[in-house]
Amino acid sequence: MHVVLSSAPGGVLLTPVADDGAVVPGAVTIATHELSAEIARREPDRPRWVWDDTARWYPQLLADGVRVERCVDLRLSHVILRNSALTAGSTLANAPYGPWDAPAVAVQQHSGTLFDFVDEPPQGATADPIEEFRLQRAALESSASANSLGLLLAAESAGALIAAEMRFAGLPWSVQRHDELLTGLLGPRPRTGERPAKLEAVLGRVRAALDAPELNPDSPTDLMRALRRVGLLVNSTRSWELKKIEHPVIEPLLEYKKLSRLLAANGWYWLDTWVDEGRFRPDYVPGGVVTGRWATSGGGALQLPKQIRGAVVPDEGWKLIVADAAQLEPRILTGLSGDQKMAEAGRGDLYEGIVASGAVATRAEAKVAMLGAMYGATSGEGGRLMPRLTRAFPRAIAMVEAAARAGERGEVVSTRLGRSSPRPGESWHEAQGEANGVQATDLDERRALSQSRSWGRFTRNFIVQGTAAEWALCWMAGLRNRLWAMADGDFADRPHLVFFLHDEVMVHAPAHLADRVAEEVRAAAADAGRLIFGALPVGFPVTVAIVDSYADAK
DNA sequence: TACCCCAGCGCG
DNA sequence: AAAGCGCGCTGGGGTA
Repeated sequence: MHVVLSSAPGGVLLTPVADDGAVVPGAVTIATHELSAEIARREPDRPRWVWDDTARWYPQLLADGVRVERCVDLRLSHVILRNSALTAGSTLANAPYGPWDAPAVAVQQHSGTLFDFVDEPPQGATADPIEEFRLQRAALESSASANSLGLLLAAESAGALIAAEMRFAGLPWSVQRHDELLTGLLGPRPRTGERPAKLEAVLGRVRAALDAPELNPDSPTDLMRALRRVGLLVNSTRSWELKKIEHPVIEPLLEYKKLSRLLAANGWYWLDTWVDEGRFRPDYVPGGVVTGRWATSGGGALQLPKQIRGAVVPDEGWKLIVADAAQLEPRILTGLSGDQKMAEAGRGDLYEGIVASGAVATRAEAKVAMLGAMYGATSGEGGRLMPRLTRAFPRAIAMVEAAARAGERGEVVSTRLGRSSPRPGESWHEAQGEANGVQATDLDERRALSQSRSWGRFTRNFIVQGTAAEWALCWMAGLRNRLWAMADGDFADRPHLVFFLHDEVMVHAPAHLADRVAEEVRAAAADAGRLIFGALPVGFPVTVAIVDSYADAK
């Protein structure tokens, strides 16, 4: 049974609907302040709550101590159905753009008011969630791959629940450990506007080596000018380019860049802004990337540098269980293509397996070659190794090559479960058109070819990255339910997810449950593989570490 | 003052 | 080791 939540005069309307979206008698209006209790009361019936946007409804429920098992996030589902090649003929996909195509609402920060958006829905006023749900079910029903797409919508919605729960729980963060790490690397916290002592010292060495006492090291133009003045003819000030040079300034300059980056991105200011009462609460954005990956806004949660991961520590008597899907994307490609030889190579360490197949000589080569295949390397080591990979694993490589060719023609490609790539924009088509015109110049043709190839690299990667994102969502959704079933009590008293990074998850759990959590993590990974690829012989091994600090994982 | 873009670098 | 996918964030430097 589905129950649709919608704003109504005097509160929130709860409307039961059937699987096809038809309204079932029994709709009631619940006063806003009684909504959480009402949902908690009905939750044992395992309804699937249907709402416009999880980020609007769920944080308040969690704050009231209510965890729900299932939902339909209409906005996220709409985006998938609007763009999927599998529902291209549906009414939904052909309707004019409307409120359901609007971007996500910002997560309410610390607004104390209860469901305060209910009285003033910003753009959702004209959007009837019941009608939208009916359109979505019709689109799904009309699709030839309703099962896959349905799984994708369920996984996407579960991801939205998880994102809200992870923000609610927060990533356990030790302000003291973070401060110690910063102090060790940079020196004690300085007054605002001043550089920490160690940063200032290394900057002094840079200025001396360049004989430029006024140098602003944070200005690329200023820095480049100073480098050229001492005869270093660089084209940029990027670290990897500077590393190739031998000069007394290089070592302190690279050191300065490393430290100033840490200070700017994850220093004391970041700590003050983002960590509160021992928890880091980033704003996760499910579906924030076209491929289906999550994004974040604020706090840079998906870029936590290794330098400061030591500040992530569990509560007293608790553990962190950090799990990483080993070589996820190559394994996804194996599943997508059904390449038996690659599946065999992936029985253990996939890259060692590729070496054992005779395709390349070393593990490092295998890794670079696989990355090249999935990203579309044309030159360098990756490009050089491609032909050998193609000979060894023709089916897998044919899969990504086909996706690349489709993209080069401006066509749409889709993931395993049916998320489709966007179409190239107007300027892309203009460039292609100009190259085909009678007056086309060499430059026109080169530009068109370059853009065509570039879009091909995007679609090539899209099917792999997007399907990997689907696998990760299924992994997490399954794990979420397994963790909930492991213990009793409130959400935060049970083992729960606290972090997610594309192919890596972190669970915060009471120490005595840590070993069992590790088992559930592995089992959920196996489930996800079967859900998406059925009986295919591709495995998804995960490395699991039970640790007292994120820095101790892998 | 507000905004935009770029260069650079962190993560997968 | 350096060229190939997807992001977010910062400070500099320009424009309105």
